[in-house]
Amino acid sequence: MLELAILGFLRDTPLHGYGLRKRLTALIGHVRPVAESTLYPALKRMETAGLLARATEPGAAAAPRHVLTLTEDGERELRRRLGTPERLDITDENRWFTLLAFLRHLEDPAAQAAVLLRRLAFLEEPSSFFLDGDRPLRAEELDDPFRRGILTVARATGRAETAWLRETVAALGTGATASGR
Amino acid sequence: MLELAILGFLRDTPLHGYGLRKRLTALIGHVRPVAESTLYPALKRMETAGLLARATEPGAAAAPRHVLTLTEDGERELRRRLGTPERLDITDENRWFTLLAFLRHLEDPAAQAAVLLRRLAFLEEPSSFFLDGDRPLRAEELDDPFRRGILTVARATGRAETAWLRETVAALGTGATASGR
DNA sequence: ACGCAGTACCTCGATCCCGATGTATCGTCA
DNA sequence: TGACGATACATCGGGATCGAGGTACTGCGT
Repeated sequence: MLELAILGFLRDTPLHGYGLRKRLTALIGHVRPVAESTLYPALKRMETAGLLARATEPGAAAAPRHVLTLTEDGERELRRRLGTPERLDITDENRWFTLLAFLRHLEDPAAQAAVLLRRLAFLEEPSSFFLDGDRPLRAEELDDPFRRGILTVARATGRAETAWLRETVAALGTGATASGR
Repeated sequence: MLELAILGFLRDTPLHGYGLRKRLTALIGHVRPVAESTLYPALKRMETAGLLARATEPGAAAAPRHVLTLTEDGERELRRRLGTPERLDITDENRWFTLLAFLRHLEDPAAQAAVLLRRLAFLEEPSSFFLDGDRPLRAEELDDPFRRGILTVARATGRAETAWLRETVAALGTGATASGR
């Protein structure tokens, strides 16, 4: 998730670590803060892997800034992660939102629609949250208001997102282009 | 999150590792599967910490089953985690749902309401997902349909959950008891 | 007779993540 | 003058997580 966001932000514009951190914090920080001690090693990792290039730009304010740019391999990797996401990217809300935030970089509307359809398929899978022994429990059987709340909220979320997904997939299909920018 | 769920399930009834795994998979597995190699070390950790007791029950089917029970320390720890959750338990949806799934074990309606109010306060915090330089961008300024989707879905979810929270807090307050069971 | 899926438990190594801590400069407010 | 917060980068150690693999038995289908 972190790496996807880094690739996505750098696809927009070169940034130094600190600027990246600001954007990451705005995107997912309110839900899951990103520690500096996670970001910098990640950048090093990705640089070693050839996804990022680092241009040291001395002076300015305080320490020398390392301006990071996406390499061609990095762009390819971004497209790969967006176009053929792993299951967790589809199922986990945080990861899914991160992916959505950069899906426009996929460019091909059909490929974008395919990704949205995977999420739609996941949302339409029946899911049972609680078991009584081995038997799954339905919402109406729960006398726990908090557990009922989980189901209530999950259903409302599912409905809203399903509607948005269908709408957007349709728009992508008709060529009523949703490519933006 | 894992440990909270373990404490919560064992509060309901003693279980062996495999049964625990079944329940964990039902609760959060569709979003984030729990690997066995995460569960068993976690159980060992918690047993060492004195939160769990293990009764070896030989035979039955195949390998000897280790039936796990919550100790008194374990119950105290569960109440502590439910009553004074850390920020991540409030902000991260997965963790929050896990907490909700066991909030009834807190028993005191006022304490339950206090936890719900923390989530409510978080949902009412203004949040900006995207930056243009340093300036936060509002939904209407986005020409990216996917990013607009993030905001659309997040708003719908927020509204549904806020409504449910207010309702439930009110019910807890009036003593129109929501304690269930 | 054999394989395979399910039940049930466990270990190892690689990787990732995080809190604490350190370095250094700049601008602002008191 | 001095404290503080923001900018900017980095390391270290401890801990959590995971995939791959291993052990062992039962029961079903073919």
